[in-house]
Amino acid sequence: MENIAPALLEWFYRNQRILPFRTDPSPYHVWLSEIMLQQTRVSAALPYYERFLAALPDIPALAACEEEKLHKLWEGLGYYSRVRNLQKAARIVCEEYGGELPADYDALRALPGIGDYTAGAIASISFGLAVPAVDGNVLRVFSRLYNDSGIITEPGVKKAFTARVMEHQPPEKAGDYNQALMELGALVCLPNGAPLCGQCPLAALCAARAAGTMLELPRKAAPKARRVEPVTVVLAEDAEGRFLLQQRPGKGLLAGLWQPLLWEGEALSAGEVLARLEELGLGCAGAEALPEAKHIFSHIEWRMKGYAVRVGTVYAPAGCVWASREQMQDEYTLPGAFKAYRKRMGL
DNA sequence: AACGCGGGGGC
DNA sequence: GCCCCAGCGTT
Repeated sequence: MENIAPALLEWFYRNQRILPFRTDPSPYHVWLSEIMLQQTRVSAALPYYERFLAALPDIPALAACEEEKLHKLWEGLGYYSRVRNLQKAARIVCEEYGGELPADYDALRALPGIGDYTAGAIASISFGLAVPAVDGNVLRVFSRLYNDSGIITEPGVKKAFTARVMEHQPPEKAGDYNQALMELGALVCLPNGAPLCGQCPLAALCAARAAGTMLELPRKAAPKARRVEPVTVVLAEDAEGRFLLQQRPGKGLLAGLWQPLLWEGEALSAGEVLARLEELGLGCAGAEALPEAKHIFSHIEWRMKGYAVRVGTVYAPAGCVWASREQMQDEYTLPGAFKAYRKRMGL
């Protein structure tokens, strides 16, 4: 196939979005943006990006940040292990590389949270190295460009696509080329059967366009069914208007974040809730039923029954704290799953 | 190779 | 309300 880079780059220079991490593509900026943009749309990540950099302007500041503050900066973005790995890597960078990211693909790839894609993005965009950066956008573009029905989630297929990506990469413009492919996927070669082929600089070269198969590509493995889990949420308020929060375990779903009293896997009645509270030393007269709520994770669907109870002035049970509204705003990170109950807690 | 890990936008 | 968007670490 004819080399796509000339037409692609010309289109990119005319049509690329103005984004903060492009305006100042320092290694730290590109790194942070790439981690935030994993599984997250640009429009959703942008406000987080600005706030994060304002709080932690460089890698040493990130390395030194307290964990609770770090979670708070990520609150609502999801996949919280991303930010914990970001800090782990920042600490390694401070200890081993003097606080600056190494200009080396393999060294980047070895850092926590940096895989093939992110290592390639930093290496090519910030350091100008001629390496690939193949994300979902690029796989979609190439599946159509070559009319290739390989399952893009399979490692072998991804490897073969990466080889094709590199056949077209101009070594002296590696970063622009990689970004241009992703930008084309984000703006023109759209998923959901909605590609804007009329605006595509590669339309004349596109094999799927010629064959009329654009809407069937890319092909992916069938998604696994999501399991439904009943959950009981209890908003326990004390005499001072504080709410009882418990910290989640350090591993697994929403690790280390804070939540109202929660029973996962159980849909408890009001009477059962009162009995559970009694066992925790939180005696109260009655439980007010709140509207049911649903939260969908990629792999689990929570069906939440909510209750509100008032208890007197008592000590918080082990692993729990009484949190004021201000503390819930500034200190404790509550995951988005409890959005439906935030208002009831004064948030 | 399969699974765990959040949340938001389009329709 | 339902469908779709997907890198990285662990096992």
